[in-house]
Amino acid sequence: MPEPLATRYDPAQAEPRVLEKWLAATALYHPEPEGEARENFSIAVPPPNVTGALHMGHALNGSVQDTLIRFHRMQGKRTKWILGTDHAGIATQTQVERRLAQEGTSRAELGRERFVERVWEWREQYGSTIIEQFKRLGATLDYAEERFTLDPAYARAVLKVFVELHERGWIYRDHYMVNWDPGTRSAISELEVEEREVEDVLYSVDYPLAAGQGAITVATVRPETMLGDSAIAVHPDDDRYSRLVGETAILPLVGRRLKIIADPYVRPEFGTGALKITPAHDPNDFEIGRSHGLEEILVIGEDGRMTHRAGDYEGMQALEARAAIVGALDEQGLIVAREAYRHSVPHSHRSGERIEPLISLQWFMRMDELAAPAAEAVRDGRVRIHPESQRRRYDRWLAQIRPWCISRQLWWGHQIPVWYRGKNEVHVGEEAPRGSGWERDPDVLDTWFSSALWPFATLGWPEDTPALRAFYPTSVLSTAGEILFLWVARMVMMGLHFAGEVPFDQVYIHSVVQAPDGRRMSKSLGTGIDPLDLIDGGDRPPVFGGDGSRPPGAFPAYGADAVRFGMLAMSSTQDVRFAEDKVAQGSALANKLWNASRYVLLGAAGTAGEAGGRNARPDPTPHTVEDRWILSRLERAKASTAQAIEAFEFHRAALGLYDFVYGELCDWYLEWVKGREDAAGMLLHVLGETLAVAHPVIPFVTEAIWEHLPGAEGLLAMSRWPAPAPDRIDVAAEAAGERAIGAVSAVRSWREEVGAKPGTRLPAVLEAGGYGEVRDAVARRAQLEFAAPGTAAAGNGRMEPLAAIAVPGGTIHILPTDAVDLAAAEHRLAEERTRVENEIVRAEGKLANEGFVTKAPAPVVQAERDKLARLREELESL
RNA sequence: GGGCGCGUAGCUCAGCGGGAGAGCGCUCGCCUCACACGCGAGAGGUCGCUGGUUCGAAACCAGCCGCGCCCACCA
Repeated sequence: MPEPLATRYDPAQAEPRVLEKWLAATALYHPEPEGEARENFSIAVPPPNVTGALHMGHALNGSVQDTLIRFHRMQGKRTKWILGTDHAGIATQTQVERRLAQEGTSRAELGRERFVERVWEWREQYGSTIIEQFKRLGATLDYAEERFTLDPAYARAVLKVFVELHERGWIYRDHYMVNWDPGTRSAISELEVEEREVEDVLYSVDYPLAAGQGAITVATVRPETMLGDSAIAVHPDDDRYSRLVGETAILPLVGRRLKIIADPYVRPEFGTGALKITPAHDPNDFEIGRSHGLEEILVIGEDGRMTHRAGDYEGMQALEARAAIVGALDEQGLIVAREAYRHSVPHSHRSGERIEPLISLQWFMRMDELAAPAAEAVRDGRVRIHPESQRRRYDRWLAQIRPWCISRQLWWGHQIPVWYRGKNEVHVGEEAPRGSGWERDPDVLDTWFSSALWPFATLGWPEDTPALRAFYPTSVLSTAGEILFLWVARMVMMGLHFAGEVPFDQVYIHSVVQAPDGRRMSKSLGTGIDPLDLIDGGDRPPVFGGDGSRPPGAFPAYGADAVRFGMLAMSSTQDVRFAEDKVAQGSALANKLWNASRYVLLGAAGTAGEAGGRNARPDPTPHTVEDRWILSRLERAKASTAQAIEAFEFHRAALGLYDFVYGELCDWYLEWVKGREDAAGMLLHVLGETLAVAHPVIPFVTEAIWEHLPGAEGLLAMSRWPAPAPDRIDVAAEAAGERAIGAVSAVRSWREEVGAKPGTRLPAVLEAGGYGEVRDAVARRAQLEFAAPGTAAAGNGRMEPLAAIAVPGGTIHILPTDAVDLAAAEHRLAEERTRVENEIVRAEGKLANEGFVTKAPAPVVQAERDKLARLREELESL
């Protein structure tokens, strides 16, 4: 350890230095592509958006993945964490367009080619930010190989997949109802749509009947779409209207004749029970229209303005048209009712604008054939999804899958590999067609189309590369639940179909981290927390915590270990609130470990010749029962940590480490060992293994300590996880340790109440079984001076003890001394008696219960009997 | 409208059939030779409500009340 020794661990100082060492060791994170995928361990990182910045979700997921990667690396596996970024079509294009607007220009002005160049420049400038931030977290991604979803090799894979699916007839072009996002001026998939509650007006409008008097009244919240009406529908069983089915109504303002048809979709009880049918602008009407062969009249265009089919209203924004139409209808007295109507309406997840459903010529992909094997792969366990609840979501979605609209009216992305010449010639291929006059389809593919190939396209597919053989299928995919369908399910489909195997053996869906008050973390709400502010210190969000109890100002520089620990400790099988406490707990753990190590390395190991020589983790040679106790406890900590990580129970891994380091290693073992001459080897062993076990969770501090272990070579990150040593489990030693801890705690509690000064040693007699080897340990930690047994035996009389303290297995008698407040001691003793008496009553009651004795399992009954016997003895000695 | 889940100490959460736990906060005492971002000792809980199952329920079942999330094309 460097001199002078810092008594406080300072992550801000240590972490950058340790990181540099890791990054310099290419072999740490960049494996040679050797061996078989199933003997190696690999994770493909969910590719962040090129221009994105690290947020809380990344911090959690990065911690999870790096913990898995480090753990398996230390298990001796060849380990690869595939790194890369996503071009993120709409998101990136929108950002750059905003920038262009600031510069007073636009993408239209630049033209496609210049615009795409600008995006590439943008990416050069901002693309690596998030990768640097991942490094700061300590994430050992394969920085030597960075992929991008628009790399030439990746693009080839995308085009190949498109062409092949097209050949199969699964990709096709069609006029079909799409979710049109007027904000981004593009079709989007249903997964990019979110429902929002909206206050609308429900208008009831009279459509006059063509024959004779009267009208049929329909209800609508979007009067402007009436210009595209091509029928009116009623329920077939609706007696009110049965005589009108087959008749004709006249569309107001337009004069078009609308047939009145019967369709079971219509709900008679809603509104007037008559529904206007606008096949081009409503998904339901579209279905009805197709089944009745109705005309599809597009009155709202992709620019959000009324088309020439809207007659007088052509060129108006849809909402302007609505106002105009309502006005016109009012003039004719055709609006017979209007009522406030609250309902949920689809909005674009991207632009936030209200979706305009319309019929459009787009590319689609049918999913049925791919969905079935993807469902099967999960059903038969080739892909295991954690937690279980997410698996049910996956199943349900695949069971009702629909065609996927894969074309986007954007410029940034994989341009669709289809060329047209004249009216009738179409060429679909990875290469442009020969000859002149061909024009390429201007649309690009949905970003998720290319993301779906991520686990194998990053490894060189379609070539049969060594990397593909070594790391595909990947071992684990860890991601957010919101992209289970958008991304995960589609990777399974594409992986099975094109790479011939599932893309990953296990899927872990991590929690969503909410703001401390339970709201979404978001910039606009002021509830977002930047993980880097937690690591290096920085601004707390203006809105932090709902109860106002959190301090304002800035976060201290907790360090990456603390943030990792905190994220893991918070993680759960469901969404969680951000709790700064957990991060602080992580930093406390790092500091604790640092200081425990200082003690071991400066004190014990420095002086004793026994210390491990060239081996940083010497085999332990236990001398005492405490030694055997800590070895046993360490063994259990090792096993439960490994188990927790493998079971994706990260909170157990993190908090379990904390409990071991605090509650066993530091609070008890280090204290017991103080003053011993022969413990250096033990201490080094225990420290060495503890560092290794904790390393996947808190890699920085453990690596920083490792640097100072005598005999430590290379990086802890590249060393082996300590092999399981089940023979070190020692139940007897554990029982002895537990007794000792119980006794010391009982005495301390008693001392506190009778006002015995902490520094004073009290004369005492230990009358309890099973303390043979831990007698001295108890005396030391409880500040007692044990006299020979029998000194205060009951009835002995010569030295009447002034107090008796119940401890596991017996009693400790305190001999007369003036260091104790006698009255307090008397009081305490009385309290103690009452407590024991009450417990005896409870136990007796239970054992007197016929039902309990006959029906409860024998061991439980026996345990109760033993307990009663113990309590009676205890009362006796008090 | 369907599905999933949650309501345990002031706060954030663990426990998920044998007499309630952690971290933080709070109170008291300690500069004990690794750590005062520390150590020790405490206070604090009809485990949402009501019924049921059971010898025994915070845990299992049902209903109710409150709160989330996901899915869903009803004008």
